[in-house]
Amino acid sequence: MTEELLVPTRERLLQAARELIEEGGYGAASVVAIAGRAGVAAGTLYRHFSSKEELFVEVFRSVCDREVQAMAAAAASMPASSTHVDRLVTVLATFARRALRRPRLAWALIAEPVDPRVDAERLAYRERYSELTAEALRAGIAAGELPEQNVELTAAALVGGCGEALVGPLSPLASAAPGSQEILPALETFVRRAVGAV
Amino acid sequence: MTEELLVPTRERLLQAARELIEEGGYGAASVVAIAGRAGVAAGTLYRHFSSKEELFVEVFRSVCDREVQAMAAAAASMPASSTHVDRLVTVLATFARRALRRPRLAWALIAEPVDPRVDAERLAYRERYSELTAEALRAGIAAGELPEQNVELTAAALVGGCGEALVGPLSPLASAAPGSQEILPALETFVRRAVGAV
DNA sequence: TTGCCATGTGAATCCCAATTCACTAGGCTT
DNA sequence: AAGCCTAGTGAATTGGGATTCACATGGCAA
Repeated sequence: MTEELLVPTRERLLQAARELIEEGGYGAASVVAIAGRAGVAAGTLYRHFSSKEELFVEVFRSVCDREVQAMAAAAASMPASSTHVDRLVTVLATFARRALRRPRLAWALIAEPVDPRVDAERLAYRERYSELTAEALRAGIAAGELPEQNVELTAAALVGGCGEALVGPLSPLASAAPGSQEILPALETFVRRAVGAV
Repeated sequence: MTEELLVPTRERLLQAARELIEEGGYGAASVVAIAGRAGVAAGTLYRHFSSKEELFVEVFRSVCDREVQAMAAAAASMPASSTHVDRLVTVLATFARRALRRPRLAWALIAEPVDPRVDAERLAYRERYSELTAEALRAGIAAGELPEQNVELTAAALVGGCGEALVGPLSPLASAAPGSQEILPALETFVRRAVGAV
């Protein structure tokens, strides 16, 4: 066990699970595989988590938190003069860009089936994504940049649409990157139109 | 076995599987449950299908075919004077309306995880949905009703967006129908804007 | 030194659903 | 009637992965 004395076992298990999920989805992340990659025996996992499910929930949370932070950070780092629409587009484009960079992980977070408890987490984060989007929409409407609309539905459709538009082409082991170059600008156009921006 | 002598066992198995999936997803559709509901023993399933997977693929196909037909029929039954945009909206609204009526089934068709072979079918039908949508888009563009755009991406985003916008609010045992009344019109607005219709 | 606790081990066990198979049972043909 | 085929049965088997548990090991406090 002269392995990673630097990183505590619990962390290594979480990281191993994250990597395995990213590479091959939940199916590839068996207890034996996770423990193996972390450099410990299967039983050790249960010294740190009461079940595999609990570990998954924690992985899910940490990854989603990172995504939410990245989106919020992207919006926050824009010049103060930016329009609300530009901010919204940036948030969604950030979501899309990061998903494209890690398609398997994105698929796992957005749609891949899992145990109910993990699924509940998914729901919660879907909410947060939508909420981020909805806030931007409301600001845009208040500022007169956007027309009145059903904010919740538009937000959900945008988040879902971006997700599926990306996951669809890229999820099933699709080749390298058919055209990530074209995808992002086209998606931006889509978003601008969908929200009713001039 | 004086049961449904009217319907052959094979059909009854398919129907039982469809119903179970609609009620509780793939997880609820075990071989024993399917056979039980069809009024036969588990082993009998294998007299008619080489595996559970094969049965699922067939269920999946028949349900999706019905959906595609319904969407095409809705468009075909419109007055000849209808605009291409109206046809597109009708196709997607039909999709949405039917999905809302059977949320669990829609979830199973759109996103619920399954065996790879069934997943392959999903991909194929997603293509067909997108293709239906893309055709309508192209017609609208050719007729000058819509601006130029990345047709494939817009189509995918619309199909995905409609799917997720519906599945999101309604998939996880959400209460009766929070507001299906508001959903459809809002979705129509979303679609019209997203494609760039005036 | 002794005892205790946290951590780790990994083979054995448990679980659960798919699948098999030896065995009816009814009908049709010769 | 005898042979054969299709459809059905359901207990037993399989298979794969999660979970348990009896057994180390090493540090640290009394």
